[in-house]
Amino acid sequence: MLRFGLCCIFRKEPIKFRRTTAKYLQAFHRNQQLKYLAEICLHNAHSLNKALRYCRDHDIKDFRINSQILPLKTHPDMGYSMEELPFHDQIIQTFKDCGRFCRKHDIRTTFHPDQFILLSSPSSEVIQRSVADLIYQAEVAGWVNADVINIHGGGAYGNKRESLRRLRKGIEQLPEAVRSRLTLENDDRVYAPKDLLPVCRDMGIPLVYDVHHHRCLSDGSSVEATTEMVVGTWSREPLFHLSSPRDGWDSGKPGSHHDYIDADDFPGCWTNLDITVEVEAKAKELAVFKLKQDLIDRAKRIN
DNA sequence: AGCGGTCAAGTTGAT
DNA sequence: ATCAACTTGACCGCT
Repeated sequence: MLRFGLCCIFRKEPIKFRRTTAKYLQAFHRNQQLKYLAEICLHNAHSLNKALRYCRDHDIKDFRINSQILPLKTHPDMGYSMEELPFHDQIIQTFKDCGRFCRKHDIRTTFHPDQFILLSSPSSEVIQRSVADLIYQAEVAGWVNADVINIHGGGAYGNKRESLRRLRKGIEQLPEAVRSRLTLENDDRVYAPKDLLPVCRDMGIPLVYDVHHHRCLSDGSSVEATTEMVVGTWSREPLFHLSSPRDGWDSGKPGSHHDYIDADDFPGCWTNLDITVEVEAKAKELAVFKLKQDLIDRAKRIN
């Protein structure tokens, strides 16, 4: 069975996650900063709860959690530990409620730290900050029962092989809470599936296959062959990403995401797999509904 | 109420 | 050498 996933936010449904900036917080005293941050964290925990209920009610069985759900958690100036936050017990309990809810209703949750989280950087400071952020996300992942923390390979820094070697070293130093959830994803600029598969195989790290990225940055392998190789890196349900280009394949930047998914972009070889497909489309939950319906319609036409 | 400027982080590649 | 793009909304603050 295919499990479709929604990424982080909603287009129509009024469920919002709050954020703040370090610049805004600068003006406050530390205890005021912590109070403001705690309010946002609790709000976001409640929003996650609502988001998961929405998913259950609408048969969406996977939800990607925004990595800023605890905003500025590891920021050099504004960062904080949970113990520092007022009513942190309540915040953590609310996240744990989310975890119980997901277990009960078989909803998968994932994290996707953003582009600044890099384990292949030549800068040890960058790696250190990245590891700290991964540890924070693993902490939340533990509460909510998320089984994936998915990152990209990062930059090439002029030498891909050397960078991949640093990536391996970076992975080796991760604590178990991160490593047991860590996945690598092929990107659309530097690292194609073929670059990452050896790392994944050697280190027991699953590969998240983004077929749109693969179409942007080919490595000579077909979608079918790559799908098969990628499935082999998973000892649990594989996770794939899908999106459609906003301005078609021939525009200057095919990497931009469309509001919806063109059902023709859904690989036929995925149809009968037991996989999670996270839908990366700007119309969010509406795009998930439309894709499911379009695939049903397509199947009817073929039969 | 509406709107414009702004936002932690790193790297690449266009100019 | 510089700076936008990546992706992208949500927030503050001003009108």
